[in-house]
Amino acid sequence: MKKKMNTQDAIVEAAFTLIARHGLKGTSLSMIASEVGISKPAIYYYFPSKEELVDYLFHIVFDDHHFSAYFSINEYTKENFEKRLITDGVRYFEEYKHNSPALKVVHEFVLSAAQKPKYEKKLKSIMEQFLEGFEALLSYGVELGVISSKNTKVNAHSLALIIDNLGNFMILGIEMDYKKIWETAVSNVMKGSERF
Amino acid sequence: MKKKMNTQDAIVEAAFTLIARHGLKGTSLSMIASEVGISKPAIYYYFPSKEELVDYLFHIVFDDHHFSAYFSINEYTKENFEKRLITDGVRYFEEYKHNSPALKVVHEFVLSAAQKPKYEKKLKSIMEQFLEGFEALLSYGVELGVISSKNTKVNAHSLALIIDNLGNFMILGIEMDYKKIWETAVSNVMKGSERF
Amino acid sequence: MKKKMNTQDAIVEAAFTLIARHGLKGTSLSMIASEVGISKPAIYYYFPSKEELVDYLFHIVFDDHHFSAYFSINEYTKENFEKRLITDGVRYFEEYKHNSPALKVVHEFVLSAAQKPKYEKKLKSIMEQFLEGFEALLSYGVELGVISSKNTKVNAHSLALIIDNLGNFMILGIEMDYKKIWETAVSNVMKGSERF
Amino acid sequence: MKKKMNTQDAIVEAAFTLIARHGLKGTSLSMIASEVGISKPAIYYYFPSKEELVDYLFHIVFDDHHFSAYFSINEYTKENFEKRLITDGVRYFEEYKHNSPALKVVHEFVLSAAQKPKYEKKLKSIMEQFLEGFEALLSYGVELGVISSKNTKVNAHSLALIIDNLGNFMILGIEMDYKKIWETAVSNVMKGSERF
DNA sequence: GATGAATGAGCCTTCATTCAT
DNA sequence: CATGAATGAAGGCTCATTCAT
Repeated sequence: MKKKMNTQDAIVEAAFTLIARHGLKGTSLSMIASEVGISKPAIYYYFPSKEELVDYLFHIVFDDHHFSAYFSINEYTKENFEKRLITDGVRYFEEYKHNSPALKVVHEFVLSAAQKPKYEKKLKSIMEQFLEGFEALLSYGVELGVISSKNTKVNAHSLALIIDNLGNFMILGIEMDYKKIWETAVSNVMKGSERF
Repeated sequence: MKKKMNTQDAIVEAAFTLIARHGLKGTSLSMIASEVGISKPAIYYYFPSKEELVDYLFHIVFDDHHFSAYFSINEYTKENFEKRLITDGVRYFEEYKHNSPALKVVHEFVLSAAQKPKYEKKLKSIMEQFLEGFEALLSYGVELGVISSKNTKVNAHSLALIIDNLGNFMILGIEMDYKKIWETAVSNVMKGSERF
Repeated sequence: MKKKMNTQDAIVEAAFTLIARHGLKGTSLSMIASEVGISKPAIYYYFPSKEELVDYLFHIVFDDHHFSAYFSINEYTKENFEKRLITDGVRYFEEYKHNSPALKVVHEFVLSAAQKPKYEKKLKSIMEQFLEGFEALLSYGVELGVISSKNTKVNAHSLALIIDNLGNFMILGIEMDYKKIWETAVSNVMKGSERF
Repeated sequence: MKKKMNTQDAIVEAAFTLIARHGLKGTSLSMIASEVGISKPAIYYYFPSKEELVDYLFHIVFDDHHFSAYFSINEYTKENFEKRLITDGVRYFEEYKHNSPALKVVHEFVLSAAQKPKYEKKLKSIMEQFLEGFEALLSYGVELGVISSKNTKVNAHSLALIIDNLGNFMILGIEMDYKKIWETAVSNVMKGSERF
């Protein structure tokens, strides 16, 4: 699959794998180097410091991790709204099931954010953007008349909280009916949902 | 208040504060020793190794962090159920607002859990116990007739997911109407809640 | 001679010897440690960093290297002035002959001063203090009537320049009649010296 | 002026500038390469090793730094001797004022000489040649009858010591009346100088 | 002529840990 | 109870150097 990968990509991939396994601080350049099969200083040919390598990972991870990558608002219609919201959400947290290193690394960053102001700011904005994404989507649903106009913000935030944490619980391997939980959450924000 | 704290407690407290600030790996025994004002080897008098100190912290933290510490099911009645569920929940995540070291340390453990099987098991069980706590509480609500008998498990998990993540978002300093979100979540699981 | 020297002193001495031989940058903590016969981190028990060790050496060296350590103005009289000035000077640069590490280290600092502003300031003040020392001494000679009142400052500076550089040349092992040169220099500043 | 300088010269010039600023050991090939705007291995095309590059600089520096470059004995006459000696000397150490990299590099070499026998020998001979230059010049003055025949060697060495150290003090930025000092020194060796 | 890629050696520093006292 | 003194292992990083292209 990746016979002749270039060194830089190999470093990045190894870094992902190792950070997912041992954490940001628990992963040393030596470990990365030996995983890639190169010498330690070789890493410095591609990244000026460990910090910049980590920054690079940060960007890679979060450039793919934005609301519109999972929920494309322009494909939502009056007819498919609820269904679409459900399937998009499922698609989102199912990714966690496959346990990709990238997702664990996201968690590393979330945690380290509390200690590194540099990441904190960026991360906060990413999460806020997620919240705003849900808000925009629900507002659109209100426009379409499929969602009650009340409490749009609170509902959006609720959905965000649930879907985000579903991923966290999945990583820990806690068993719950993820799909049903999400369906119920979505249903709760829909106008005159089938619950009644 | 803590004039003559014994050394062991001082170590534990310093460890909490520092781990909250610098993370598990970012906190060294030197830092703890100098924070307490003792010599490094002194720590070894009380804890055979850093790992065992951390284990001790783990137990302290999670012995206080169980469902019934926040939600005392036996104080719930037909009349106060919803209100009580709301106020208990608010009390739970408001603790995060005060940014207590203990809570940040909980997060450290949650994260390191993914890397240390030893913690993973314990942590999983703690979280599952939380889930079960909500299940038991809601079941009791069903018994009391204030909660619909449908989807108890899903509803319980939804509440758990929301309240847990409200804390996470608070730590990051993301602004949302925490109380309203929780109220809505609770209201959604109540039978014939005021929303309708 | 120094069978049971304490570790700190041993480190300092080794540092002197090695810096004299290999220069400031050419001397590593490993070298010092192995010269002393201890492990590298042991040095950190006594000095928080290489830089602070070097600073310490700087102070040791220059605390002994001030004008009054060689020329005690209060012992100069009308009668012994010239003789005393000569012998004190000889005593000064004869020290260089024994090639003590400390003196070579002085030279290292003088050189590194051009690159490290921190040392530059201190060093400049030390040298200026030397210049002022000669000025004060010659002024005293004027008072005593053994030195012409003309050009005191220039004469003082000339003496300083000569005596300082005599040491430099000695270190390089260049052969010259050091004593005679100094005698002549002193004689030149004396009033009605025997030369005429 | 140096639009299309060839690479070798660019390397040499960059090396001079950087060594003047950071010292011999403090200057790495990477620094030189990036200053010149070439790749590190490119330097190896012109110089087989850092050591040989340094050797080359050594020769460049000291090929220009010899007595006759500053004092052209054949232009000295009975009439202009003193004046000429003064102006030539001033010209010599005024070069230090402009802080040319080459001069700082000279100092680097002087210092490293104490550590590298290879340079020590060469440097010693250069300095001795300076001493001999002054001796020859003063001998010529004796021939011309403008300088007393006594103590020629000592006088020559005194002049050398003073003029050399004037440069050193200048580099450190110590303020003194450089010109006057040199004038006095010259005057002291002249026969029946105006001092009397 | 010059470079991209890589390396072994070595540097300063920190860490968890030990042990005699 | 507690410390002073010390250590092996490891971490991030830089350096001079090499070599195929």
